Amino acid sequence: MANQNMTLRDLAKALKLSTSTVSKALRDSYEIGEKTKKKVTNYAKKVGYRPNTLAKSLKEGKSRTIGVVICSIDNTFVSQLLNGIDYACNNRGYSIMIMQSKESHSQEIKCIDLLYGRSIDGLLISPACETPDSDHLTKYHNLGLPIVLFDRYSDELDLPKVSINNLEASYDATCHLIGNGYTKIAILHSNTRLNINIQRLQGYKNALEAHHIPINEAYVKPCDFHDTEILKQSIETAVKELMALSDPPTALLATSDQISTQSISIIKNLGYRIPQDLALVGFTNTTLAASLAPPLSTVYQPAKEIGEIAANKLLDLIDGVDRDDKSSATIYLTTNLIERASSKPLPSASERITFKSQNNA
Amino acid sequence: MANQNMTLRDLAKALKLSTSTVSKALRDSYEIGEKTKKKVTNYAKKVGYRPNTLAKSLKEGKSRTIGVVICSIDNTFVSQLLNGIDYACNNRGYSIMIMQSKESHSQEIKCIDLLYGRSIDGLLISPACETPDSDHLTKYHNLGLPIVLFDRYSDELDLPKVSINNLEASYDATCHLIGNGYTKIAILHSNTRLNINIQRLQGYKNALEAHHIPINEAYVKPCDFHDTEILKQSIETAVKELMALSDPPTALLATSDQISTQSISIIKNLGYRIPQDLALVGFTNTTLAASLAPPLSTVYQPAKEIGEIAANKLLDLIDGVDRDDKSSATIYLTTNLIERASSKPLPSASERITFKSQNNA
DNA sequence: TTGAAAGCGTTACCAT
DNA sequence: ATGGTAACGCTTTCAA
Repeated sequence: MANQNMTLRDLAKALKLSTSTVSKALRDSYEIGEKTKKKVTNYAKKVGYRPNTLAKSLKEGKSRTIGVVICSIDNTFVSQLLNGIDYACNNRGYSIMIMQSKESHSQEIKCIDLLYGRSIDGLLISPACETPDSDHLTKYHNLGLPIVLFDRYSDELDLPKVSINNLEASYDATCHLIGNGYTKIAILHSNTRLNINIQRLQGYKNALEAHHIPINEAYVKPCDFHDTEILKQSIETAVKELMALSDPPTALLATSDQISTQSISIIKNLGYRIPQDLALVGFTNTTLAASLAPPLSTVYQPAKEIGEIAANKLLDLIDGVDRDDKSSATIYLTTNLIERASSKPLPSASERITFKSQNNA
Repeated sequence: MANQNMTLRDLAKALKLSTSTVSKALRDSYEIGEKTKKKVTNYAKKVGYRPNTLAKSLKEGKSRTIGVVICSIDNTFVSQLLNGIDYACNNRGYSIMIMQSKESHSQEIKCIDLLYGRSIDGLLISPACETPDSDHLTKYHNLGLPIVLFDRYSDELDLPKVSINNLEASYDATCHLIGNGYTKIAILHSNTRLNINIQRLQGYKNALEAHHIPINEAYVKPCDFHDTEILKQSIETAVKELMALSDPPTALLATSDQISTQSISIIKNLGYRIPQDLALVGFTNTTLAASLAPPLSTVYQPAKEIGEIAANKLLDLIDGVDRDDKSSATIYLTTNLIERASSKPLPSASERITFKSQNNA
């Protein structure tokens, strides 16, 4: 540890004052005279005194550090979330300690244990896909740890959440496809019990129903999120199975950043053209969406804002500015559907063909 | 702060032992009898005792936390570096505290000050582009803080560095373009004094020289890195200026992740076709490179490995396993040139046209 | 206005 | 084998 410098005691000794006087002087206490303050602060600056945050935290029972648990740092969307969290925390004098659950429930528990042991003042978490229950979060919340969930969450948990309006987002994306003439729409979703997934699935189904399109369960494909390689495999299998159906879909909704960015190359490698053979709308924030071949229609999520709002909510809870630590404090942001060539309107000719083949099935 | 639980003293009281005995028992000291150890550990587990890391750090003078300063977390390449750092640190029981310099030198200094105040055991830093000198790093190094630079570095600094062989990487990329028939090759580089940039520029020039192609300074364009918007602007201006030359380039080397991913859409928006009007090779790690239009030829850097090696080097320094804290401990990894359509061989026909127009100029 | 002393939770030295 | 005590560097009563 590097901070082996000047301590308050050293300053006091050099200035022939007591440590308490020096401490108070540096903190600009009303108890200390102006000239003493001047003398102390000047000398402190001169010798480059730096308070030991560890000692301060131990004494005050406040570390001014929050823990952040995310699935993986190595992900465009997540890094934008983190950017927002970092921004809010910096502004309010807090530091962050980031840990990755790598989508594993046991790993997630380890992360929280470790962070809690490091005396974090609060926890910001986007749970692992694998999460079977929320007992671990409840346990720490009962221990008095302020917790805010962001992006992903589970409804069983009565804690503040910051996310997007998932149902609406996938409803709109599906309607966009329908509006462009597609009726045979499949969905690639993640195999998780998290609300984020359940609601995106529901939004898709609601949109179909609203347009009197029957839901074809063969078009609903869960993808395994445990690991990038497994995910790729499972997307590939899903697409193959979809296209092998007697009545294959003509459009696809990919409901996460990872699924979206991976599926574009998988679909092309399998020899299908986007959007001619399979139109595609994804959930992704990559700035490269417009440069892809074809440019990808996306549901854009205000990632930085989600992170920022979640962090501010947590800090409000910690600082006692805000007392609502129930899910009633939940905030849902709106997404932005960006229409590009990957889901362009079906030419009326091919639209007719589509309907014909549907009748044949 | 949440860790307001059981303390050693509480355990001692309950077990009618002294705090020192309990402390030693939990740490499996040889001084303590087996049955006492059993009794203590069992009771500690039963009541869910969790040691206070803050107190431990204060006492031991070791926080088992390292600081990481990067330009921006919100960047594919950087997040891969961080993933490697995190991996290494987890394996060795260290936590990381990440701060963003946002390419600002003064911000970078603030980050290090704050981290140092938080008693980090060591610092991993990839300096801001703006960095005019390394006085701040030298200062902390002299204070006894172990420091390792990764990705970016400056040669004036006698500290261990982990990066790629920048000269070779851009030499190879340029040779690849030359091999594919391009001779009028421009370069978009970052406006920084960092070695990473100087060497990439040098590699480009060396490659041209090795092939007896004269260096055209009008083809060498620095881009302003201060901010994403400014960067976009400066890339656009650079491309416009290049293409407005009486003898415009036919190929372009983009020497950073950000320049590469941004320039592809800028070039297309300006109405130039890649590679017909302007071939492109970039430095980027995005998994989307192959899905771009056209698929982008890239210099791929082993980002996770860079982070991992840098972190391990720093931890070796901290743990005293390794004593070489000079730049002699520097490691340069090799990159991987992935050839795709954005730099595909010039058809011999157009190659002849190119040479003709060159003669006309 | 200033200072002495206790205490945050831990470890380590030195007795016993 | 076990326990008392000081110390890490800071803040905070409470006296003076």
